Amino acid sequence: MPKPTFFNLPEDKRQRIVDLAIEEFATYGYRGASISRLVAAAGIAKGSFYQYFDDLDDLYRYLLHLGAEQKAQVLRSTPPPDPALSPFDTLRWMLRGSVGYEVTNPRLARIAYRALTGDGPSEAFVAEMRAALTGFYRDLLAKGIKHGHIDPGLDLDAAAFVLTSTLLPLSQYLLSRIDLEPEDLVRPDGPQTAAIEALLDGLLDILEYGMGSRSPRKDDSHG
Amino acid sequence: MPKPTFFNLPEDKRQRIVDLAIEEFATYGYRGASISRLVAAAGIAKGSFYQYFDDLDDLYRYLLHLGAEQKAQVLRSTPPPDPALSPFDTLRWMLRGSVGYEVTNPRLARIAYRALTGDGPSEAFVAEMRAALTGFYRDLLAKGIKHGHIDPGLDLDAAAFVLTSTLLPLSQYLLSRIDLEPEDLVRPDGPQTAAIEALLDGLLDILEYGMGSRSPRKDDSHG
Amino acid sequence: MPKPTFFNLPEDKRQRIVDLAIEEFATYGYRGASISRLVAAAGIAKGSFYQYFDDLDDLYRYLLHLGAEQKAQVLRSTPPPDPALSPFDTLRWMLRGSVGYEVTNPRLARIAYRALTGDGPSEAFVAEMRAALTGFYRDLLAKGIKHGHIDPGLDLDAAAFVLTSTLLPLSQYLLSRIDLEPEDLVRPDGPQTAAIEALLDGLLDILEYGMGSRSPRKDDSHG
Amino acid sequence: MPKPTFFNLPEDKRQRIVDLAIEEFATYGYRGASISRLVAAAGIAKGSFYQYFDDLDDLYRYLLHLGAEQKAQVLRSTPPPDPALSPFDTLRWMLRGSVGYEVTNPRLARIAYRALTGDGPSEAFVAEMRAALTGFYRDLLAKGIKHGHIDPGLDLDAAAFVLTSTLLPLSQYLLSRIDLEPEDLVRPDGPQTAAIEALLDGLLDILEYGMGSRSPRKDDSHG
DNA sequence: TATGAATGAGCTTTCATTCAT
DNA sequence: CATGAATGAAAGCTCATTCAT
Repeated sequence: MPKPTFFNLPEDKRQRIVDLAIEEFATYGYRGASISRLVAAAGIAKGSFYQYFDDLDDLYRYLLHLGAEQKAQVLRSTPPPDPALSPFDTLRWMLRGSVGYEVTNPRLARIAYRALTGDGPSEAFVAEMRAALTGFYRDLLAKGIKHGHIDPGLDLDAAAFVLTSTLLPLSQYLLSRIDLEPEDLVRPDGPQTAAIEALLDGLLDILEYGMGSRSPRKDDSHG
Repeated sequence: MPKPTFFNLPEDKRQRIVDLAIEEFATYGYRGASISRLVAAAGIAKGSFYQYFDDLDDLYRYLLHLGAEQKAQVLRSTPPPDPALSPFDTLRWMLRGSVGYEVTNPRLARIAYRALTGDGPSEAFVAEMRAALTGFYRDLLAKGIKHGHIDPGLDLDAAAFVLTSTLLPLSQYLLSRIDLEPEDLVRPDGPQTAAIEALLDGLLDILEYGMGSRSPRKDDSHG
Repeated sequence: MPKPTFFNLPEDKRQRIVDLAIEEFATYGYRGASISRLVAAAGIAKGSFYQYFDDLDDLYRYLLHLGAEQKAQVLRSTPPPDPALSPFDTLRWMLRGSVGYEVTNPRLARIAYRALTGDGPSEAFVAEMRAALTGFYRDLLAKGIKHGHIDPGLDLDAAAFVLTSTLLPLSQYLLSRIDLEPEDLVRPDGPQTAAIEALLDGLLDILEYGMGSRSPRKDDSHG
Repeated sequence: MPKPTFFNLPEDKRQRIVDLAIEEFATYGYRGASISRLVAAAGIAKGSFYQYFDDLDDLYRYLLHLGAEQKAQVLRSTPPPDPALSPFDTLRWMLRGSVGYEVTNPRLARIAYRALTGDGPSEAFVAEMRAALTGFYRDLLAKGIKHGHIDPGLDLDAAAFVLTSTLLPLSQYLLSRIDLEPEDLVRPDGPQTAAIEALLDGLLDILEYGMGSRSPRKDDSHG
C-alpha cells in the first residue's frame, strides 16, 4: 500500500499520478513499466516516488485495489432488484454495472484484465485471483441449480470456466469493437451503449441457453 | 525471422536454444525476457545470439511461428473424417489435436496464450492475432448456419467472441487443473486424458447447446 | 558541536538520540552511517536532525567528545593514591578506570577505537588523535625515567608505541573474550571482573618487565 | 574472486585497476569506496567493472588476498637461517620481510591493517582474521616456552595479545614516522632503513625482555 | 562463424539537504 | 522548534548492442 504521504497529496496531484501510472502499466505491462518514465511524465522528482510508494509493485497492487474498489462501488450503487434472481439475471445486472465501469475506465480495466491473464508479480498471484473469480461463478451456478434455473446435469467446472473465460475479456472486447477515444466516454443514451447492450444480450442468450434448465424450456418466458 | 546461421546450426544446439528461449519467455514474459540470461543458460556467446537473431523480438516471433507451425502439423496429421462436419464436430476434432499439442508443450502454449492476451511487441500485434482467430470462428459458424447446424438467429459476433474467449485459455486451464510436471507428459491412455476429455465434452455441450440449431427443438419461440 | 537546540532537549529524548547514534556508528562505521536510518530509528523528523546538528560529522565528533568526557569523569572520580606513582602504577590505576568504563560502554568504546585506527573524517584527524595519545604515554615514561622507575636506556619512541598499540585495543579485546550481552554489564564483583583483572595483570607485568628499570635486576648484560 | 576476464586483461591495465582500487579503499575505507569513482579514475566503463568483479566486495577481498600473497612471497624469498630459532629471532626475521614489504606497499598495507581493526564486510570477518593472527603468535610463544626461550610463567593470552596489538600497526606507525612519498620507496641502504631498524630493535628488545625466560637469564646459552 | 570484452544508457534505490508550514 | 514533503545527485547494477579477434 502507498505511504500516508501519498494520500496526503493534493487531490489533483494524486489523481495525476494515478492516471499516469495507469497509463504506464496499461501501455508497457507489469514488467515493462518504468519508474523513471513515470516520474518524468508526472513531473515529480524521482525521490518523491519513493516518498509515496515502496516500489513499482506497491503502486501496481494499489491500482488493482483501486479498480476493484471502484467497480464494487459502482455495483453497490445499484442494488439488485430481486434477492432471489436467477444466475443469469444476476449476471445481467452485474455486467451492466461492471462493463459500464470498465468501458469508462478502459486503461485500468486493461491492467486488471492482464493481471488475470499472466501479467503480474508472479504466476501464483495470477492463479489465486483467477481461482477466486471462477469460484464465484461456480457458486452462482450451484445456487441456480438449487432454484431450478440451471440444468442439474451441467458440468459445473466446465460451466464456471466458460463464464470466467467469456466475461473476463468482455469489456476489452467491447472496447475494441467501439472505437473509443480515452476522453470519449460512453454515455448512457449514446449509440455505443445500445450496441453494447445488444451484444451483451446476444452473449448472455448463448450462455443461458447453453446452461439453462432444459426440461421446462418450452414455457420459457424469457424469449 | 532468424538468420540462416541459426538454421545451419546442429540440430541439438538449435533445439537447446529454442527450449531455453521458450523457458525464458514463459517465465518472464515478453518484456521481462533477457538476452543475457538466455545466453548464459544456453552456454553460448553473447555475440552468437546476434549471429542467429536480429534481437529478442525476432526470436519471440519465431517461437510463436514455431508453435503455430507445430500445431498445424499435428492437425494435418489427423484429417477430419468428414468434409462437411458440423462446426462443433469440427471443433471437437480440432481441439483434440490442438489441446493435445498444447498440453504436451505447455511452456510454448503459455507464450502463445499470453501473446493473445496483451503480452507482446505492441497492442496492434495482439489485436491483429486475436482478430484472425475470431474471424476463423465466425466463418466456421456462418458455414454452420448454412448447413442448418447453427441457429440462424444467432448473434454471430457474440458467438465468435464466446468461442474465442473460451477456447483460447482452454489448455492453460486444463494444465492448471491437472498438476502436470514438465516431463510428465499426458499419454493418450492415461487418466488425465480421460479427465480432459470429460471436461472438453462438458464444455462443448454447453456451447453447442447454446448456439445450436433451435428449430428442431420442439416449439422454441425464441429463435 | 551540536546546536543549542539539542542541549535544550528533554533529557530522555536527547539520551535516546545519543544511544541510537552510537548504535548507528558502531554498526556501520563513520562512512556507512546514515542520517535517514538514524532518524527513522529515533522516531524524529528528518528536519529535526538539522536543528540539532550541522551534519553527521558534527554528531560523530560529539560522540567522541562525549566518550572522552565520560571516561575522564570516571578517572576523576577515583584520584590516584599517590602523586608520584611509578608509570605502571599510574597505568594500573588508569586502566582500572578506563577499561571499566569502556567495558560497560562497549559500543561507544568501539567507535573511539575505530576512530583511532583509520575510521573517521580524514587521515589527518586520525593521526592527530593518535599522536596525542602516544605523546601522553611518552611523557609518562619520561617522568618514570626521571624517578628511576624506567630503564634510562629505553627507546622512548618504541616504548610509547608499544603502550599505545597495546592499550588502545585492550577493551575491545576484553570485550571479545568475555561474551558480553549489551545489557549484561560487568559488575565489580562478578567473575568477569576477576578474569579481566588477571589478564590486565599479565599484560602490565610483561610491559613493566620489558620497560622497567633494569639496574636492580642483578647483572643483566642486556641493557 | 575476480572473473577470468580480469586476469585476461593486459598486464598494465590490470595493474592500473589494482593500483587505483588500492588507492580507493585506502582513502575511503571499505564502506566509503565507490565503484563510480574508481571506474572514472581508471578510465574504464562502468559495465566493464562488472565484467571483472562481482561487486566491490569481490574486489576488496581480492586485494586482501593479493597483499597476503605478496607478503608471503617476500617471506619465502629469504628463508629463516636456523630451523630452531627463538620466537623473537623468528619475529625479527619475519618483521624484516613483512615490514619491508608493507613499507614499500603502504596503501595496500593500510587496507589490510584496517581490515583487521574493524573495517570490512562484517564484524565476524574481522574477528576471524584477527583470531588467526593471535593464534599464530600464541603458538610461536608456546614453542618458545618448550625450548626455554620464553618464561614459562608467562600469561600466554596476554602475551599473544601484546604481540598482535604491537606488530599489527607496526608498519603503519613506521610509515607515519618516516615521511614517505608514495614513489619515494625505502631503499635497503637509505637512512630510513637504518631508522626503521633501530626502532624495530628497540621494540623487540622491550617485548623480548618482557616475555623472555627470566630465571636462567644470566647465562643465556640460547642466542 | 564463434567469441566475449567493451561500452554507456538506463534502471531502481538511497541519500543528505532544504524549506514551507 | 518540529515537521515531513520535495528534491536531484549519486549510488550499485543490468542491459542490449558492437566489434576486433
